[in-house]
Parts: sequence; structure tokens; C-alpha cells
Amino acid sequence: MNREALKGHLDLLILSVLADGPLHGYAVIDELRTRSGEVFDLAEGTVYPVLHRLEVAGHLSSEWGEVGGRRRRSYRLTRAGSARLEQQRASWQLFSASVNTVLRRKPWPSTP
Amino acid sequence: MNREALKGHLDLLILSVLADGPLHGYAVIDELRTRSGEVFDLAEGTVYPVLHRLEVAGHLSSEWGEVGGRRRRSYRLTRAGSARLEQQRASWQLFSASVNTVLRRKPWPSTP
DNA sequence: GGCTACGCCTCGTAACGCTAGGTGTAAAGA
DNA sequence: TCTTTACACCTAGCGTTACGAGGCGTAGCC
Repeated sequence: MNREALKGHLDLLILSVLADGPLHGYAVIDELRTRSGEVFDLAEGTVYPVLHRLEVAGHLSSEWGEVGGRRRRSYRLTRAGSARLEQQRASWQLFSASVNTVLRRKPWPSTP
Repeated sequence: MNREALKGHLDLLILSVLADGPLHGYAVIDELRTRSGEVFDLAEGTVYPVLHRLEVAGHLSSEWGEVGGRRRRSYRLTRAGSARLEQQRASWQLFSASVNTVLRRKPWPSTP
């Protein structure tokens, strides 16, 4: 898979897994890996900055907790985050449909 | 549409339109805009460097010509370019399918 | 004569994902 | 006991990329 393929689509993926309930960062990575069938195996250095960015943007809210002696920061979608997710979904639909259209186009059949 | 959405997918699109026959740079832009229903309206500063990069990589070959007093550089897919296209296609299929899988996943239905 | 479309080019910038490095706890294995 | 692995967080810097802005030149139209 292309190294840059995720660019511009990562927010969508992360918002998407968080739409099914709050998760902490590490769990987001796990969830994405599992759901995608090991295709998306994201580095921590990839995911954490995104979570921070989304929180600053108001699309996520976070809450510190502790489980089994380990600090965790749990993220949940805000109302704005849900709206953002829907918008990103639509954006993805348009994008992928357009790519597929370009890909499917074949040259004119020979008309003898 | 996301500003970065194209990243990592642009080569695929360009190789794809060139698979249906040689085109010069300006025509590539036109073709992509038309095929995508105006969705992909790429800047020249985006496309020309990609064509150069793909040529250096051996995926395209170019030929200068003149039509109506205007210089044109026509690009055509090499054999390596065709192989690259197929590989990129497969890559896109995997990527988009994986994104869709992540998007479609819903929380477990309540089992009362 | 000026504007638009055609047709090519390059430099600089911003944004992004990721590598590499760091901190710390808990559990499992040697 | 010591070390490794998994969990869980963080950040600075790097490389790639698409794109904006600018430049060069021709043809055709108003």
C-alpha cells in the first residue's frame, strides 16, 4: 500500500472508530488494525498527534482515567465531531466514486 | 473535498488516463476534469511535476511535437508504467475496501 | 491592443504521516 | 531477580507531496 495513501483520510478513519464509543489512543490503533484486517497498522506517532489536533479543533473531547495502574486518555466524539464525521464520509464517497470513475473509463470500442 | 485527499493517489489517476492513449500535460488535466465530472480540477503546478517524476521513474516516455504552432510534450505509458498502473490499481482496491470496512462497522446490536 | 485559452515550466510553502526517541507501569519469562 | 514484552502516553524532526504563484510563449477573438 502506498505510503501516502492515508493522507487526508486519517481523520475520517479515527472519527469513524470513535463514533461507536469512546476509546483511548492505544485502543484506537488496535481497533483500526482489527477492523481493517491488519491493513491499517498505524504508528503511535501517527495517531496521537491526530487525536490532539482533533481535540483542539473541537471534534473530540478527552478525559483522563486509570485502569490497572495505567494512565489512559479516553476520547469521545463531540457533537461537532459527529457533524465533521458525516461531512468527511460524504467527502470520501465523492472522492472514491470519482477515482473509480476515472479508473473504469476505457477507450472507445472500435466501430468498424 | 479534502485538500490532501489526492496524496498518494495522483499517480494512479494520471497513469490511468494515459492508459487509454498518449496525451500531453494540458490534455491530461482536461481529461481528468472531464472524466471525474469536474471533481478533479488539478493545477498545472500539480500535474507537470508528476509527469516528470513518472518519466524519470521510467513509467512514462515523452515526445515533443507541435500542433497549430504550439509546442506539446506527449506522454505515453511504458511497459513498466502499465505494470505500475496495475499495482496501483490493486493498491487502491485494497485501500478503498479497507476504508469502507472501517466506515461500515457499527456497534454490536443489543442482544436482549 | 488586450484578453482568453492553450501549453509548458519551476520555486517555495504548508500539511501530513511517520520514524525515532523519550517516559512510565504491569505482567510474563528466563 | 532481571529482562523482555505489552500496554499507554508523548514530541521533535524528517521526507514526501500537492499546490499556489509566478514566469515564458503562441493563437485567436473582441
